[in-house]
Amino acid sequence: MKKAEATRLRILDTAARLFRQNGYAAVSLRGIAAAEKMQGGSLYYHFRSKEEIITDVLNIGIEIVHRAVDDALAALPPTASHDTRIRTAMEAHLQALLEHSDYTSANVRIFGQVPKAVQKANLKVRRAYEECWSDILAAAQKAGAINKKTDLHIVRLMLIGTMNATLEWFDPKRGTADKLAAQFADNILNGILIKPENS
Amino acid sequence: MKKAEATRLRILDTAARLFRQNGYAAVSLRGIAAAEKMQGGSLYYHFRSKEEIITDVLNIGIEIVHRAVDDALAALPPTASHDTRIRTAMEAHLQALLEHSDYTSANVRIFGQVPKAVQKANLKVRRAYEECWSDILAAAQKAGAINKKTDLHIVRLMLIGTMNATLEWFDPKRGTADKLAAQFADNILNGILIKPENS
DNA sequence: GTCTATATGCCGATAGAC
DNA sequence: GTCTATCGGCATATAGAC
Repeated sequence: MKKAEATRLRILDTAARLFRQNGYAAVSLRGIAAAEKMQGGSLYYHFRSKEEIITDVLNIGIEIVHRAVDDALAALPPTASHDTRIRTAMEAHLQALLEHSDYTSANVRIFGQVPKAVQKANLKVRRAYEECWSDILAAAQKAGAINKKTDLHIVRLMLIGTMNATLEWFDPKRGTADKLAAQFADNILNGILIKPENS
Repeated sequence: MKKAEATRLRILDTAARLFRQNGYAAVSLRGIAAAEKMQGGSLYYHFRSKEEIITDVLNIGIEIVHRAVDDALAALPPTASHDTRIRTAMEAHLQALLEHSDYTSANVRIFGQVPKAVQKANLKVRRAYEECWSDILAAAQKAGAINKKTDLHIVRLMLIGTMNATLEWFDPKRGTADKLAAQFADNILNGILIKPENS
């Protein structure tokens, strides 16, 4: 790998971390450069603008979580139940979001803060990831594991929304992403209320 | 009401709307003032600083949704089931968030972007609202509607998190907050998967 | 109460030396 | 590749006229 390419990646790593921690507008190019012991102007050798940096960070963030979910599903035996498949996907998503990727967490936290044009540039990879979840849920419904009348569009938005919201309160000192994923899956797959018996 | 007090409230209304739409750092005092057809400097007659404005907006945002939930629960007959109580609270929360209050939605969107001292100033009202939900869930568990082994702390975080996440995609042209609340309640209270029969 | 004018500072971006 | 120096712009906040 050439030096310029390695430097570019280090800048993106730092940018992802800072954007995640402080939001989009609050992070300056001078701040990113200082964290890399460079001067602000030097960044322009690697990037055209702040928007180019955040566009890369947002796209990488989705690609990382998408690949994590794909890989986790591919590692399952073909005989795995739909319950297991959904649980596995939730575990992979929460691991990426909470333990592995500043890029993914930066995406979740600041997508709503970036300029419209930057949001638009992120839509393609976002839609591909959403489709990954739609496929998981559609297969489960087709196999009879989910009620035919359930609106899968809403379920997908609920699942991803509830997982992403953990970013606001998750504390690694109080538990792992895996444990959290299992609790979330128990609650949302089986329901919170005790069902009246069909006696 | 005196003129100064009315003006102060109008400024807060405008600030809540702009913060909700654009995030904290991206909204300038000049921008808030311009929307009220004033000059930037004039705001300092009503507020000491930008931080004082956002502190008020955040606190009012929680107070509005808290009161909405309290009022909705108080309007129920004492005989209402725990299922109904939880559904009613979810409906009130989503109505406030999605249809009524720029203050509440501003709080959800930008709490993570404001200075630490401002976050701290919002914790008291936030904790009071969280306790409202903890009470609803604890009563349901005590009455046997929720499994004794279920971790209510996680359930509360899931419920509020999944509702607040709707802010990122809810489109009033495609449905009402009430309809959404009913779908969310169906999914999370009863579960998504079809249970194997205890045959 | 709201205005104008301004102090002070950080922002994104560019130009050109090395 | 990274530096220094700088441009023009906008930010929060203040001072004082009206």
